Amino acid sequence: MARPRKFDEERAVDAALEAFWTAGYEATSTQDLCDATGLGRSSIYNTFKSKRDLFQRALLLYMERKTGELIELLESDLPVREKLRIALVRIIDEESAYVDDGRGCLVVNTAVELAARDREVAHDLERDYGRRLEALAAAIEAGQRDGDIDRAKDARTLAHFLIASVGGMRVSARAGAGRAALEGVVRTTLDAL
Amino acid sequence: MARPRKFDEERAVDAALEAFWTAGYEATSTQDLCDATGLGRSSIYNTFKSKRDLFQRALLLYMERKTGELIELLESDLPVREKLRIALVRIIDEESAYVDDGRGCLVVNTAVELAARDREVAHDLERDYGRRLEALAAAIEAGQRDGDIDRAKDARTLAHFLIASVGGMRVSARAGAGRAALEGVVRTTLDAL
DNA sequence: GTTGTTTTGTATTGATCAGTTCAAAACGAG
DNA sequence: CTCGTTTTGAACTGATCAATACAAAACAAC
Repeated sequence: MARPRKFDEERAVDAALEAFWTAGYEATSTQDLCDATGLGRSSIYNTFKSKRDLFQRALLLYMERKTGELIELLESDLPVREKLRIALVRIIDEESAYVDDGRGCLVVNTAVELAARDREVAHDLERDYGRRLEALAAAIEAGQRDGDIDRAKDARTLAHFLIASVGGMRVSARAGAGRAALEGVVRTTLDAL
Repeated sequence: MARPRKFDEERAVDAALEAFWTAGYEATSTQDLCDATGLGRSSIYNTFKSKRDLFQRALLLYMERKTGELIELLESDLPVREKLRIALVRIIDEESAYVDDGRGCLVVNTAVELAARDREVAHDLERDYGRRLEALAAAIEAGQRDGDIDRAKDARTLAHFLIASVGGMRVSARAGAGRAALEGVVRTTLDAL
């Protein structure tokens, strides 16, 4: 019928994700996207409507992966507190690498950089927040049934608390908190459950 | 000797602060800064070396004010838990207004947007983090002496935890958490002390 | 009022931005 | 091999970016 596309669309989104993740939305130019994906401008604009649309695709891919990893961990058969400890320590490891690769977490970056001026992106972030909330609340409720977590506490409230704890550790890591400080935050957070 | 300056330097920094606070560093153009301050480009570049330098001045002014407010609260003679509750509820009020004015917290915004690519700014953020840490730790230690806070817990660790809690609430507010959810986070955070 | 210095407004710099145009190249179908 | 369609590369659009150049204006000192 016609000339076939020479590249894989998801691989392009993945490469764009790397670029946006490293530099943020505004600071990533369309030229950067061409370099990162190896595509020409025409191919990018022919496949994705705009830089914003490509970003949105990249963000959705990122959230699908990261939240998927979290859900996988939470659905494993470890003791609840162990699951949560692992999830929190992962944050420390990721943010410690931040000093080197400067990437941090795309969801946090986007919440701060874009959520206020892009309603669609804000809505995507809310959906992801909801997914993480449900997964955490379910794990906590299971922990309450097992007697590992105080049944008097509201599971969803604790889930909100854990999400905030993660976001807070990520911000603190970039504002001056070292590894030891973050490990203390993890211990205090787990003690609060 | 020479032509006197027609504007007040700190008022200009204050106006620039409003602009940076609202739109972020990258998204604020030098024209925006002219509009916000009421100054011409020459005056701005004659007074401040560059957009980046003006931003740094604005950030320092912001941190001086906000951290000053926090220290003032923490040095008041309210019971410790009441001080901390007030500090945390303030965050909810500020971030609830975020939906309207889109400003959030300049320190969090800057930690996420700039800290990775500007060492000097990162250093300024670390200094401010340290000031808040010391003020919180001192208040917690006083609370421990009063018997309001468990003496077995390390005051500095709790201070790191509180700073993370604040940052986390700010990120959560922009990623989908509503007022009720944030109030739950505040309760859980205070219960952890 | 003249002089010396600084501020200020305007015009402009070259770079870079996101996005478009368009023709040539590439390929499947017939 | 030809036709029809799509992809692709390169040149280009107008807008905007941070920053500078420069001369006129403003004011204090004398």
